[in-house]
Order: sequence, then structure tokens, then C-alpha cells
Amino acid sequence: MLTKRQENVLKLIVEHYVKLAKPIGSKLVSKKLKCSSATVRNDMAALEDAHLLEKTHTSSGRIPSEEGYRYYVDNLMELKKMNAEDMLKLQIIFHNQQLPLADCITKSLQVISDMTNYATIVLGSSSHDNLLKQIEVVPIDANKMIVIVVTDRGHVEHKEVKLEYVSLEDVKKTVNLINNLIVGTPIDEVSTKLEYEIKPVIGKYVTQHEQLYNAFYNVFSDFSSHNVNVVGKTKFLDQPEFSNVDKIKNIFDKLDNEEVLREIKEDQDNNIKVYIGHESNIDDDVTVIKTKFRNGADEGTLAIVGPKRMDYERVVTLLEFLKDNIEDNN
Amino acid sequence: MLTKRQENVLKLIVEHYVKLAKPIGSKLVSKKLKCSSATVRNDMAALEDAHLLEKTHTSSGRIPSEEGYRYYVDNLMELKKMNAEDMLKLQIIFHNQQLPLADCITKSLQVISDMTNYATIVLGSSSHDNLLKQIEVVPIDANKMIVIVVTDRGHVEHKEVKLEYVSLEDVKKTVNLINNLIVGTPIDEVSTKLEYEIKPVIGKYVTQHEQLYNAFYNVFSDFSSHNVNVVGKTKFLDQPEFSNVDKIKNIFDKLDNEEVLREIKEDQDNNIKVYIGHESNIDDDVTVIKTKFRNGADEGTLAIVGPKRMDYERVVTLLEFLKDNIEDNN
DNA sequence: TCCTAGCACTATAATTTTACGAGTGCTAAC
DNA sequence: GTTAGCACTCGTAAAATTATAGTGCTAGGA
Repeated sequence: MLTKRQENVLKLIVEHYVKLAKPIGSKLVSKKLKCSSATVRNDMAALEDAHLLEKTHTSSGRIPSEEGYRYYVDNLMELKKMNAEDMLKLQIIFHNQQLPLADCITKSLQVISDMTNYATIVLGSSSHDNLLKQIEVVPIDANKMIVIVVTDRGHVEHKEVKLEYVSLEDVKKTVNLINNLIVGTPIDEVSTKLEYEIKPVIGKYVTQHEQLYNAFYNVFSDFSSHNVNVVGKTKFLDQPEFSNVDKIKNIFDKLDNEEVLREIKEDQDNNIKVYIGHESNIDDDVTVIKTKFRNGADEGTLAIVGPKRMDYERVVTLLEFLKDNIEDNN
Repeated sequence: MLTKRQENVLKLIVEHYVKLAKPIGSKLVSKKLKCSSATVRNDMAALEDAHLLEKTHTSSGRIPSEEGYRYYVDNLMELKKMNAEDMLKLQIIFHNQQLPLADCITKSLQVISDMTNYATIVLGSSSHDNLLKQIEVVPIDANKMIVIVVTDRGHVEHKEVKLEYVSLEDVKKTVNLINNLIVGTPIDEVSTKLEYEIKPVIGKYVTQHEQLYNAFYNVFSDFSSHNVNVVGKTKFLDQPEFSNVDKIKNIFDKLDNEEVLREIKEDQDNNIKVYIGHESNIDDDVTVIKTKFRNGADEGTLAIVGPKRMDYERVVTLLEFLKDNIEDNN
């Protein structure tokens, strides 16, 4: 169990280290506390025994350990205050009633990335459980057409398709067939439904049925379930802990990797959650702070990704504020 | 005027430097040439006087100067041979008759980026001169709809629009109005045409005309003319000349910057063109190799971006091959 | 006239040496 | 429980040392 003063020492070290990015000595801390550096040193030693602080070498100042950050986030961080400037910048975006929610979110995360110098991520709800709302076909020329697929939640995807010797009429018939028989099916199941419900009957109505069937089958089997938007990856280049090119490369690779992001998305906790260091599955020096949001049918995950040495208070507050704005957006 | 042997010395230095990334000494060159290192040193001195070679310091080996690379590219490079493996990988993509051209291009550039470890760029033809082919509207719920715009060349864009108290019928009327009056107009001019041809008459047919007019006006005025795809930016992190984080940051910023890419796109030369070092407008250590392509209505620009110390022969050959494949694609 | 062997010379890179200082742990006194 | 004092540690930065890869130049040979 930590004493009140020990907690204060830890808090001060975390907060200073976040700003200065170099080990914090007892003298600096003692200036903020009304006690001598020797006293602080004793507390530091105790905190080190508790694995909350670390030394970079025998006679250096202290830096927070992963557990130290965890303790800070879980017990010490204060979330009451919200930077007025930060708040204003976000409110302007949500005040614009014209803007669809998706655009508000994108813009907000762009703004947050610029304000904080951390990267941000929106993970849209995977379209797996979206239902097919409508398909449209726009013929471009004799053997090229665009197939557009819209889901019930407004997810749109389009694909160019090559056809040969297929009449416009046949295309229209096929589209009608699909719009009549398959609309309302979960996107995931459309391919199989095409196979069992369209394939057997399409021959009756359509001459070049095989080609058309294949074309649509491909459109749906390629339907992308990923809906990921990472903003401000280059912000990592500003942080001293990532001056090493190999580290940067690893982080960029991870952020491009659907697998890693899926893990973040699949966490079912709806509240703000903080993954510190190795918990991030990205890099031991990286922290991910994420939350889910839901507004009617729209749902998804927001995340802010930066160095472990992150301004936790500010980021959590920002994310909380953003989540609330999204969920209250009419 | 260079002697034959001097040209060979320059050629060897460029080619070795491309591989080894460190200054090349006379001894290494003399091994490939049947003459002594002293002779090579004399030639090197002459090449340095001609500003084709540089030293990193008084007693170092030589590296090619920007003019040296230029001389190499313009006079020394041999393009006959094409790596069989490279060729195969690309041919597989174009052999797939099913695949639309745009997908072939994207995949090829992905493959080329992985093969060469350089970044690649496709700059689609700007949609400025595309003609409006069709618009479609899919209502999602009472006050949300998706507007889909398709151009004559198959460019598709969609946007979510918020509406309040607008009847489905009014929406349909507006869509018909646009599809009847404006289809065939260059995308650039749609906004003004909306203003002069739709705005005056829409009131006659549609109740909530103001809201609908504004919605469509916004869709078209936001129509993105940019169609840029940069692949493999992180490849820069593998090159020793870019181990400096600031340099990387600058390059990434430039590659995200439409301005810089527009310059590449706006060069009117249809053939392969090489921008070496400062000519690239990206970084003095970067080279851009670009070409335009055209296949029927589809046109655009391909570029490979890497270090100045680039395998010019291979990249130019690859790009030439790719361009031919695209242009011959039925 | 062109080529080459030989040698003195030079800048860098790698290694060692030195000096300094920020910060610690411990002890003893308050 | 707190603090002043002091010896000690380690890392960083600067200075000195060494090794080496490569040059330019000269003089002799084809």
C-alpha cells in the first residue's frame, strides 16, 4: 500500500516524464512537494521496490514502469478538467448539423491527431452484419459496367466488372432478380444465397447467365469487411522514443496490419480502455486508448495511439468527450 | 567528351554504389576493368572535373553526383534485358482477363513496390473532364440518404446526406430532374449548371426544394478530383540514406501532399521520365521515375519513387513493361 | 603518349582515455 | 519520520589515439 506522498511522487514523475521525456530526479520532484530530495529519494526507492518506477541505469533518475503507468491511469489520473481550446475545436465540428456523423468522426480524429500529435484510428463497424439494401448497375460501355452495392447502414461499395456480349437487358434482369430475392440478406450470406437462390433460376430469364452470375458472385465475395482509417501515422516520427527507424517500421507495419487492429476492435468493453506498452500488441513503447461508440445503427471503435509516455489525462478526456458527442448526435 | 573507359568507370561506379550504398574506390573498379587502379584513379579525377563524380571527403572513394546519375540515365544505362522473374509476376496479373484495368494497375504497383523496395504511385486521370453519367439515390432511413455519382469513365463517388421532412417522392423527382437535364455535363461544370438550370425550375416540382438543392450542390462541389494511390511508403525506411527521422518525415509529408504529386502528373511527356534528386521536388536524395499511360478513356500517371541511388535500369524497364501491358490491355 | 607501380599523405571511423555532473544510496543527526 | 551531507556510480561528451581505406603524384616502362 502506498502512502499519499508516494502516490504524489509517482503522479509527479509520470506527468513530468510525459512532458520532458527524460528520467526524473528527486530534486525536481521535491521542488513540487514540500519535502526534501532525500525524502523523495526514499519514496522513489519504495516505488521502485513496488515495480512502479524504473531506473535507466544505477544512478539515473526514475521513469515510470508499465505498472507505474497502469497505477497512474487506474488510480491517480484526474479527469475533471477539459482544455477549453480542445473542446471548442471539437464542438465546432459537431455543431454543424449538416455534416453526416461519419464525416464528423473523421474530422474530429483528424483534429485530435493534430492537437495531440498522436495517431488516431476509426474502426467502422464491420459490415459483416449489414444487410444488403440495394444494388445498382451503371453500364459504362459495351463490356464494362459498375456494380454498386449499398447496405442498410449506408455502407457503399462499388466495383468495375468486365463483361462480353452481354445485353443491357440481361443485366437489368439479373439486377432485378437480386434486388427482389436477396435484398435484406446479411452481406456475409449473400454469396451463398446467390448460389442457392439465384444460380438455379437465373438461366430461365437471362441468356448470358453464367457470366453475369460470376460477375455478381465476385462482387459480393470481395465485399470488404474492413473499414479502417488511421490518421496521423507520421506523428510517431515526432516522438523521441521512435527516432529509431526500425522501431518506426515495426509500428507502421502493425498499424497497416488488419490483424492487430482487429484485436482492438474485438474488445467488447464499451468504455474507455487503456492498453499500455506490451498490452498494445504494437510495441512496448506504444499505448493505445480506445472506446466503442454507438449512435443508432452506426457503431464502431475509436482509438488514439501514441507513445507509452502519453498525456493520459488529456487523451482520455478527449476521447470521452468525443464519444459523448457522437452518441448524442441526433 | 568522355573516353569509352571513363564512361565505363562512371557506369561501374553508379552500379556498384546503387548496390553497396557506400563510396566506391579505384581498386574495386579496376578489378572489373582490365587496367590498374592508378589508371582508374586518373579517370575518376577527370570524371570529378566534369562534375559527374563526387567525394564525400578528401580521401574517400567516389559517389555519383546528380549530373553523374543524369549522364548514366541518358547515355549509359542498358535496357535490353528484363529480369524474367519480374516479368512473370506482372504478366500473371495482366493475364487474368477477368480483372478490370484499374485493379491490374493497383496490383502491379503493389507487386513492383515489393519487388524493388521502392514506393509506387498511381495518379488517376483527374476527374475534371469526366462527364456525369448518372446519379443514384438510396434512402437509408427517414432523414438519411446516400447519393451516388457515376461518371462516364467509371469513376464512382458517394456521400451520405442528411435531410429532414423530405418525401421520398421529392427526392426521386430531383434525381430525375438531374438525370434528365445534367447528365453528360463535365463534372467540373455540374455545380454551376445545377445553379442555372435546376435551381430556377426545381421549385415547380419539388416541395422541399431548397434542402434538396443544397444537398446535391454540396455533393458535387465536394466531388474529389484527386485520385491518388501511394503504395509502399514505408519502403523508404529500408534505405540507409533515410535513416534520419527528419528526412523521412519530410518525404512522407511531400508524398501526402497533393501539390507535389500534381507536378508529376502535369508533366505532359508520355514517355518514361526520370527526375533525379532535387528535380524530384521531394528530397535531394530521392528520384522519381514516371510515365503516363492511356488505354481508351482510362489515362493516368505511374511513378516509382525511391532513393537517388536507385536501380535505374530495372525500374525503367519495369515501368516500360507495365506501361506497355496497360496500353495493350484490351 | 598512355599506363602503372610505389609511396607519402589525409580524413574518417573505431577505440580508448579523461573529465564532469546529475543523481543515487546510505548514514547520522534533528 | 525527515533531512543534510557525502561518497559513489554511471553515462555522456570531449579529447586523444590508432587503424585503414583511399587518394594524388611522381617516375619509370610500354
